[in-house]
Amino acid sequence: MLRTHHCNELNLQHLNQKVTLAAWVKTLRDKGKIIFVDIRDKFGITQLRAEEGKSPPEVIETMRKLGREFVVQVTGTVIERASKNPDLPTGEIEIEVEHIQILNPSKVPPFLIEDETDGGEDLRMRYRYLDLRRNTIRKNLELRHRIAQATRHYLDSQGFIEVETPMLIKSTPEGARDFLVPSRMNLGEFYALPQSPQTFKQLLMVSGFDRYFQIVKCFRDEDLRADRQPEFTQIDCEMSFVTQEDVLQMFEGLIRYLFQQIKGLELPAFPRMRYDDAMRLYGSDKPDTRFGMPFVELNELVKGKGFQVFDSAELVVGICAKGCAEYTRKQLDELTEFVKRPQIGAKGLVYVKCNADGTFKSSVDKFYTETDLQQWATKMQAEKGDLLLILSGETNKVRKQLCELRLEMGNRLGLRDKNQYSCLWIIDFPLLEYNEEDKRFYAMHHPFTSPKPEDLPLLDNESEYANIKANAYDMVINGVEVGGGSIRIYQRPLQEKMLSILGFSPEEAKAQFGFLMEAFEFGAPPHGGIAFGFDRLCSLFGGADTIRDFIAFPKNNAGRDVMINSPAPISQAQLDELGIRLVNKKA
RNA sequence: GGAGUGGUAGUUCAGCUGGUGAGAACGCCUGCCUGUCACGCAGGAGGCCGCGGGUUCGAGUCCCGUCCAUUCCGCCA
Repeated sequence: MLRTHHCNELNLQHLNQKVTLAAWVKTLRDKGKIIFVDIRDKFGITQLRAEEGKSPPEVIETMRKLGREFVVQVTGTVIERASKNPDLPTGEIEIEVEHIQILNPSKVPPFLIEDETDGGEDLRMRYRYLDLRRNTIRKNLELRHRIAQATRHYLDSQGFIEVETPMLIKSTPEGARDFLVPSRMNLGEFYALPQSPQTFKQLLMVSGFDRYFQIVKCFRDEDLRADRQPEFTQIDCEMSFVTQEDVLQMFEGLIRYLFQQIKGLELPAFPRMRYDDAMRLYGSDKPDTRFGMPFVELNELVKGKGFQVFDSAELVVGICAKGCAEYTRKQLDELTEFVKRPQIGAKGLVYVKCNADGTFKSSVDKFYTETDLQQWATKMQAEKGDLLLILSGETNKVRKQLCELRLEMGNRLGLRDKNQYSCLWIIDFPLLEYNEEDKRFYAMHHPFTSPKPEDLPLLDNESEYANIKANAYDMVINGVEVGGGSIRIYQRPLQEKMLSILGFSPEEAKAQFGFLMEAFEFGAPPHGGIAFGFDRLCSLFGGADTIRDFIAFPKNNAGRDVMINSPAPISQAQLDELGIRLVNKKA
C-alpha cells in the first residue's frame, strides 16, 4: 500500500507515530510562515502542516505548488494540534510533513467537490467521476450497496437462490418498447434487452428451483422522468407453491427487514387496500397514506339545486383540508390555478370555508343554502376552521385531478414528511384494462397474471372483462409504487385463453410465447412472485425524489449519458456488418 | 408527441416597464499574513448575455425560430 493509514483514522493515540497518507488535496490555507493543507479520501479528512524554518524547504516549496484535487503521498509525524477542531474525527491531530510527493496533479475542477456543491446537474453529470467524489453522492451509493447486501441476506435466509438470466432475449409486442440489438450472425434479426426476466423466472419455477431472486438490470425504451431510467434495477423474485398471501407475507418481511437493518425502524404490519377503494378514496392506485384527507363523494347532496356544473357531472367529489378555512383569496386562486394547469386539466375548483363561527362561505353560495353546505360539511367530517375543496366531472378524470390536489395540499400542510414511512399493499387489481385508442383490452399487470379463481367464468363473457379481478398486488410506500407482482397462470389452456383475449391469434401466441406454454405442459407448479424497483427503493430510503443520485452513472432525461456521450453513431463498416441501412440520418 | 421553467464570468445567480460603463458571491491568479480549518487582507484576470432571425434610433431585456437542460402530461404490461 502507498499509505499506512487512511484520512479518518488518526487521533491522539497515534501521537509521534511516523505515518504515510495518500489522498486528494481538499483545501490549502497558506498563512505565510505556516501552511495548512487538508487532504481527503473516502474515509475522511486529515490536516497537514508545514512551517518555514522548521519543515524541509522542498516540502514548503511542494506544498505551495499544490492545487485542489492534486493526489499526494505524504510522510510525517502525528502531532497534537495547537488549536483543535471539534468538528473533525481527526481534529485533535495533524501531520507534521517531512516528505511530500505529488502523485498526480489536477486541473482546477469545474465545480466544488463539497457536500454543498456549486455545480448544476448538467455539469455534475458531465464530470460524474468528480461528482462521485462528493460525500453525499458516495453515501447514496453506499446506502444502495447496504440495501442490496441486506436484500441478499434476507432472501438467502428464506431459501431463495440468485440465478442470472440472459440479457439478449426476444422482443415481445406487449408492454413497453424494447431496446433492440441487431444480430450479426443472424442478419436481419434482432435480440431485445429484457424489460424484466419475467418468463425466465417462471421457467425456473417449472424447473423446480422453488425460490429464485435476482438483482437485475431491466430495460424499457420509454420517455423518462426523475424516477425513471431507460436501464434500471429490479429485485426480481419468484416462488413456487404459493398463494397471494404467502407472497405478501414473504415480501412484507423483506421490506420490514430492510427498514430495520438500514433505518433502525420497526414498521407495523402493512395494511391492505383494494384497488377499487384506493381509486375511490384517493384517486390513485398508489396513494400516499402518510396523511388522511380521503375523498368524499357528494353526488346525492349536490344534485338538483340548479348548479349546472354539478348537475351535469358524473362525479362530484371533495377533500377536507383541516384548518384551512382562513385561506386568503390569493391562496384559493393559487389552488384554482393549480388544478387548471394543463397537466391536471380541471375546469375549476369549488371551495367551502367552514368558518369558526359556524357559518359557511363558498364559491357556490348562489346555488346552495347554509343548510346544504352544512350537510356537505357533515358528510365530509369537516369541523369549524376546515376548508372543503370540491371538483366535478367525469369519474376517472376528476379522481385523478383531486388526487393531484390532495397531494398538493399535503405538501402545503407539511404532511409529507420524508422521514415518515407509510407502507401498504394494493390488492385485487383488475386483470384487464380497456384501451380506447386500440379498441382492445390490455393486461393491467402482464399477460401471465392469473385471474381470481372466482372470476374465471367471466373470461367467457366479453362484457365482463373489465370486472375481472386479478391475483395481482403492488406495494406502495409514501405514494411511490415500489414493487408489484402476481400469482401467475401455470396451465396452458388458461394462458392460451388469456392471450386470445389480448388479441393474439393462436399462431401469434405460439410464436411469441410457445416456449412458455409448452413448459406449462411439463408439470409447471403453481407459482407467483414480485419485483421491486431497486433504484426507487434506494431513493426512498435516502429521502430523495430523484433516483439519479442513487445510480453511479445515470442517463439524462433524453436517455443520454453526457459523460461518455452515448448513444453515438456507429461506423458504416459496423452498419454493413449488421446489414443495417439508415433512412433518417440525423444531420 | 404536448405543456411549464431555465440558459448572462470557471460555477451559482441578479440584471424592473428596452435607454452610456454587464454586476454579486464563490472559484481562479498575484502579493501579504505563525494556528488556520467557510482562514483573513490587498490587488487582478476572466463575458459572442445558448444560437439564428426580426422589431427598434437603440435589445441581455420585446417577438419568431432553433438547440440544450430540467419538471410534468401522454407513454412506462
